[in-house]
Amino acid sequence: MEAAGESVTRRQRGRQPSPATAAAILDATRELIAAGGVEGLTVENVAARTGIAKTTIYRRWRSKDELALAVLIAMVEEQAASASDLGDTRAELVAFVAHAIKILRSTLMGRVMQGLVSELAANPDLAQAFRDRVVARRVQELTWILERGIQRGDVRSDADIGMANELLFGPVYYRLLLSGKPLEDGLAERLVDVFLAWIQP
Amino acid sequence: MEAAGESVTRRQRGRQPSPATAAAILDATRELIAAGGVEGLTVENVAARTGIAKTTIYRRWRSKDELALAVLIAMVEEQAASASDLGDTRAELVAFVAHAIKILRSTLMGRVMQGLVSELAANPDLAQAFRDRVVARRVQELTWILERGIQRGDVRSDADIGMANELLFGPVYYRLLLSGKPLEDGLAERLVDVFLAWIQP
Amino acid sequence: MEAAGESVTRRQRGRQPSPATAAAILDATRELIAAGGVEGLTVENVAARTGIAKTTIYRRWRSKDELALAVLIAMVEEQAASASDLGDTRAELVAFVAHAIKILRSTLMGRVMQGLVSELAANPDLAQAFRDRVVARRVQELTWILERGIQRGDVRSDADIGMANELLFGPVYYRLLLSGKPLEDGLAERLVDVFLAWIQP
Amino acid sequence: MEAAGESVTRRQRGRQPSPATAAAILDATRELIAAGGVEGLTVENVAARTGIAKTTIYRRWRSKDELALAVLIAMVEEQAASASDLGDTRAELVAFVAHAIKILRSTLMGRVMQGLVSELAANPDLAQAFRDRVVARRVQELTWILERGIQRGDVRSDADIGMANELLFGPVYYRLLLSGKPLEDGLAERLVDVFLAWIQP
DNA sequence: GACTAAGCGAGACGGTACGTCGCGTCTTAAA
DNA sequence: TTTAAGACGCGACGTACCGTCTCGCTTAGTC
Repeated sequence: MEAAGESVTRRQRGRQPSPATAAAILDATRELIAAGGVEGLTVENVAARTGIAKTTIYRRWRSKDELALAVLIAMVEEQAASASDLGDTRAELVAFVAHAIKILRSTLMGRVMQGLVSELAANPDLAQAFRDRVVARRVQELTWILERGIQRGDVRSDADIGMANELLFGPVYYRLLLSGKPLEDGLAERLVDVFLAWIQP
Repeated sequence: MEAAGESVTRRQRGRQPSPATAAAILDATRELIAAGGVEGLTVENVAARTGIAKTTIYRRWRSKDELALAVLIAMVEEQAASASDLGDTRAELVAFVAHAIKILRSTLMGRVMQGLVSELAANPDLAQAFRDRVVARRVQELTWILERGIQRGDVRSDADIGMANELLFGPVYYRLLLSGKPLEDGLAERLVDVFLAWIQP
Repeated sequence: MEAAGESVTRRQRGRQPSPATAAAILDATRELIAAGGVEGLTVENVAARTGIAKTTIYRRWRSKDELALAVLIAMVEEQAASASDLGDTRAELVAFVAHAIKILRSTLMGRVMQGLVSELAANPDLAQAFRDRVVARRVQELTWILERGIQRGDVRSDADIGMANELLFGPVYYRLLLSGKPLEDGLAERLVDVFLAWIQP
Repeated sequence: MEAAGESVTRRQRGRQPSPATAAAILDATRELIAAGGVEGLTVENVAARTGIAKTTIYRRWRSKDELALAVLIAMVEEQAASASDLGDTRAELVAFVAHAIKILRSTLMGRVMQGLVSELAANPDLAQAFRDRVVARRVQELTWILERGIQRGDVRSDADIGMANELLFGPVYYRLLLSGKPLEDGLAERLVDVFLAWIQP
């Protein structure tokens, strides 16, 4: 009776950690990072704003930075969209880039990225996680798109796939982080055109 | 022509601020930012390391952030290199990009940029100064190069000069700030090649 | 009788303020005031000397002055001695004054008084507390002694009780604070003799 | 030849120190001490309020405390009144005490005394100066009055002159510094009466 | 009348302490 | 056993005054 399907784990005693708590913490963190970067994020504020005790926060994340990282990962995880085969390489690339731009522009993702980027350089763990979960994933998607393109004959077979990510997203982040120019609608198409001009057969 | 009265400014009384003091502060600041980003920079440490009183630092810069801004401006000012006419657009572009890359890689400039970029988003004043003094200046240089290229016939006359900066430097900063890929030697040439493929006649 | 509900106060949660901490702070404060007056008292030093964090001190007392006040109150509270009925008014008065003198001379009380007296004039809260807890208490004691004396016939029934305090203690504090003359042994007796010469029947 | 009249001091060269400057500094100091004790006195404020440079102040007084002392001395010097022979010891004593009370009550003298008294205990130089210039002078005046009284037969020849000062002024300062009771009009007479009850033949 | 002195204003400078904010750890009582 | 509450040690913040140190200007006596 008792255990039966409880998989292996033996029954927990005492009060159970609430999932709602974690969510509330991450939400507040996201908002605070968006409002003032990692510097504007304070555990004290997260606690005050959510009514959750500081202790509880530290029980789940070792430090402020780990908390910030968790937020970044969570946001990327949410957004993750796989590029489907549209039969046209240009259309696929534009859709891919445009989707990323839209996320950066219309959600807190942009603000969070701005707030965390300096942390990336200072914190190797966070940097590693970012590369594995965000950069590598994006490179993978692009690889698939371009391989399909090569098979279709849309793309030169000796195209330097490795630079695709930098050429398509470098300018996007340059605007977001440095020049401050707006991420306007046509940007994705223009970037894809430049890139295709280079790798077309 | 010059505003004559401007130079008449009435004589200063009192002890003059020592230029050596300012320089020492900026040096120490630069090193601390490079070592640990803006978060790793503390006025207390700058004071300790230079032997200059904290009050003296605050007398010149209102806050830690203003101090960081000053460092960024100073570094850019130092580096400012004008692209000379080499008779060949490709060569000029490569030289221009390669120079920037070299600075980022071989001086503290790269570390400082990493450390300050989050601050740019949080601090409009700093952002404005950065755009005026760094971005705009670079755009201007590129414009001159490309205009020479058009006159020579190296560059299509309807080339979108506005994107040059983003296409050439976006990937560079993407590596520096996000992907962590090294700024290797051939990078400048490859970027210029992509760009030229797009704007060649 | 007692406000029943008063004691029901809902149980405290969280770590309780340590009484040892408060005691250590007050001790160090007392010593520092004795050594150099309120000017010689620095929260920084109290922290260093006790190993208690500055923040902890400020959590309990809003400012250096409040801390000093707490010390004064604590010292008076400790010393509070009630004059018992000795059957002889002169003996009671001498005992009362001599006790006060001894405290001023042999404990830090004298130094603390010297250090705080200027603060009394500048800080109405402190002044009020001092009058309520020190002056008023002493006046009360004297009143009891003199009333017993009147009943015994030692003291004229129309004696001006109100001046007793000033006549007996004024000279004591004049020495302590202004003339610097030592608070020698026979002083209490001489003062009581002058006073009695005035109020004896 | 040379020295001869060392006191004739050889002629001063250069710009002469302005007496108005010193006066302005002392005035501002007096006001600031009255307003907030020695703690409320800042050289910075004296400079700001008078328009006189900090340097100039420090050229005349070595430190804040010396400045405060100077103010006290100056006030006492101004007030110094010699008790004239009125033919009646009681009248002379009352006049003497009442004059002191009036000064304390109606000028800044009272506030300055309150502000400086803690400094007396912490600063031996200031204490010495205070005793020599204020206490001793007052004791001297009282001695003269009482000697005249003895000659007239108003005062017992074995009167303890040494305590006169403490008995007459102790209560006054007790009110000013500790109890805060007002220095009312009849006080001088009552104190003198108590004192005379003790030393009358 | 030119040549020295100070005196004086302004204000940079090295210090010390202030009182505050946030970190991450800890203890306690309630759920 | 988790949680809310909150005391605690710590490190840095930015501010207020201290007393010292240049500066350049002003004012007087002396040569």
